[in-house]
Amino acid sequence: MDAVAYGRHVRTTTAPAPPRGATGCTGPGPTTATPLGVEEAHRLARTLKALADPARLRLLSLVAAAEGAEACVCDLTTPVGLSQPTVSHHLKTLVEAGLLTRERRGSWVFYAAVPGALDAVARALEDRLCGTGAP
Amino acid sequence: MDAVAYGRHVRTTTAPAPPRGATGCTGPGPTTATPLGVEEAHRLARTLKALADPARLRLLSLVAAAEGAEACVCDLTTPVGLSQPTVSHHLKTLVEAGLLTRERRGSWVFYAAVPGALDAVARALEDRLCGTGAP
DNA sequence: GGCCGGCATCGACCGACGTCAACATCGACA
DNA sequence: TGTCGATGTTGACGTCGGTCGATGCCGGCC
Repeated sequence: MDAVAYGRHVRTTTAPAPPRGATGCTGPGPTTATPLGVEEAHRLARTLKALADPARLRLLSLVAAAEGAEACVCDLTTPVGLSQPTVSHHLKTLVEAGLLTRERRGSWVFYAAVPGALDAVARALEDRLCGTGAP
Repeated sequence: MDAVAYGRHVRTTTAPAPPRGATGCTGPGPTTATPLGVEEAHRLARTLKALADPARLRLLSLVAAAEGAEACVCDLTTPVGLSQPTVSHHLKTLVEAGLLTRERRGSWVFYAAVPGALDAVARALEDRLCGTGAP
């Protein structure tokens, strides 16, 4: 038989068998269902939207690479080549997304990366969007 | 002395020693430098921007969870609750981002996840944005 | 050949976002 | 207490992005 049941639209057309075996990610897992509900999609998208900006990505890497894994605004404006209000705005976005922490020390405000936040995003991408969790 | 050199702004203010030890991610790595150049930031941001949308995240999960890890447009419009042109637009965005592949079979167009694409994004987040690669 | 169904493209609308200049705020220091 | 420097906030502007209706293209089917 050629007309395999593709969920719906079963028709006697020439539809060769799909490659199968691959779930989209590396592991050839057994097609475990991954619905990804509406609310979860919105939450993950909000975090990814905070990451989807070159300036914010560079800010994150600058903070992570700084001594003590923290940096103040005056240390970040020059490397990213943006004005201080713009950098402050981006940092606020990252803090609200749960990717950075804000701590005032003296006259300066130090930003530090939240431990495990990026790992959580990376794991969410792999676990929730790939068809399998573990073969 | 206690006024540690925070890169710049060395002043005799009350600046306690930073917590140290944490590079932002899970592993307490030894503060490996992670510059993340301008061009690399733009490329990663472009991919993340393609992911930073609830509709596209749901489309990706629907494709990954479908039989054979592939699905046609007519199978996706109803679950996401969007019009057919909108779904087609999102799918085109995902294809251009290298996250989906497009293949015409008969009257239908099947979309399938690119193996390893999400893993690459997840690894880039961990490797390039965390201060360490391995302790 | 004519018809039909699935899909992509076009044009338009509207909200969200990145950016900056100007101003306000807060803490330190003399 | 007054001044200065570092930072956050506001308002405005231009651009980008998501959504839809209408239309065009392409491949089967009768």
